[in-house]
Amino acid sequence: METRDRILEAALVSFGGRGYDAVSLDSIARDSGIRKQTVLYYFGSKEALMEAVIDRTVTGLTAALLLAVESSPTPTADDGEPPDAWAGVEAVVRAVFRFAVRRPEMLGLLREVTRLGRPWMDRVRAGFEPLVERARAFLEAGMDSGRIRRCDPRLLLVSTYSTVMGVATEVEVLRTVGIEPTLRETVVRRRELLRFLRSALVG
Amino acid sequence: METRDRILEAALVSFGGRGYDAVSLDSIARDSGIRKQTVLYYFGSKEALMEAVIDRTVTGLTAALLLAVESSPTPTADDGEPPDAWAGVEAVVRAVFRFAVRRPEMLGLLREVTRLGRPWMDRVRAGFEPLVERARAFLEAGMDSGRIRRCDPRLLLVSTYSTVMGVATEVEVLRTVGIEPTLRETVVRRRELLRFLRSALVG
DNA sequence: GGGCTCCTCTACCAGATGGTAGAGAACCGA
DNA sequence: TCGGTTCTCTACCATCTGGTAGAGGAGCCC
Repeated sequence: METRDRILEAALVSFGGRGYDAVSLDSIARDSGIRKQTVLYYFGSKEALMEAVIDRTVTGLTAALLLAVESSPTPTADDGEPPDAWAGVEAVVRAVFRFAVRRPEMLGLLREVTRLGRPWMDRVRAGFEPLVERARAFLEAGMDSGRIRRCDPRLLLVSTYSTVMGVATEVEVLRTVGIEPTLRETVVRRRELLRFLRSALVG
Repeated sequence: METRDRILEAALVSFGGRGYDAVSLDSIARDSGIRKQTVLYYFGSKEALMEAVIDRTVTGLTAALLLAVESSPTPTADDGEPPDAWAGVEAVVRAVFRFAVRRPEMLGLLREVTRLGRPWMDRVRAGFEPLVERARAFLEAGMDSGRIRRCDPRLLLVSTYSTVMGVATEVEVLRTVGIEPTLRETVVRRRELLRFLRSALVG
């Protein structure tokens, strides 16, 4: 089991950081301290390895984001109070930034898969489907209770996703405007992003 | 000259659409109706070809965006009136969407380069530098005149860039929330994006 | 015609890539 | 001790990659 995990970890870092095409099985094996053929013993092909990496990442991300939403100080709709939509958004953004700092490869892999498209994107879609549906319903409820500006919830979701992913992961774009991605800078970035989103959603 | 242009065009479409690593010189040559060695006659190496494609794209994009800003119905600061910051943003967003519809490869290439990072990203940075500086100053002026919410203009620029690029180009993300990228849908998308940005910036 | 440059071609190469075949070691329960 | 499973290895292969060498044709100036 241990070898298998080491391979998965090395593959995640490589695929997420440098992209599927730029990474060879040999380099993944080297990073794992084994030979290529051992990689192929556990995962029959490079594609199968990619699938396993995707599944792992999707599982990890959805679990963390759902947990963030669950444990956010949002009162449920049961007690009469409309849920504080903004608290939920903030909790998710914080969770995403935690990934950006601690496991940037996972967000990088997500980006890579949206770039590669089908058929891998289908796996991501299937895994994220409940999360997406929940987010959409969440935004819609916020609109009904007047806490979120009314608009097409699907497009609002895409806009928000793009903004968060961009600010959290687009290192080269940040550098272009003169921002180096240090930890301290990241905290500022998150705060500013939250203000940006707040006026975009609530305004 | 004509052959050279055909090569550049095919390379732009391939690099921007499928990514640098996924494209071979042979496939570019095939798309151009010539042999690989002719490609290498005009551009000494794959890297040199990529550089030429990047330069061309950066030139085209900056020219179009600057033109959009210039010809937007923004009164200059000369006549005493503070410039209408929002009109400028809207003009740029419309220009970007025009690219997303007519030359999606160019935006794809931009994305690809931000992914690949250095040393290619340096070329993009150098080409975009005046545009970026101008945009930053533009936002700052808008904040001074109270038309744009005050905050770090660099981060505001990154947030806006990410949102626009995401909504305009992330086809797979759109599909995930159930939006097929038809022309009609794109118009709706642009309108909703503009509303999103307006409340984010002005709010 | 002779030499020149410009362009496109065929032929080839060294290296890397994903993947196959199969040997050998370690461990297992019987 | 034996046979089988699990795991990692060496050796090899077909294919594709970016790139080199150099031939040959078309035009063009002298």
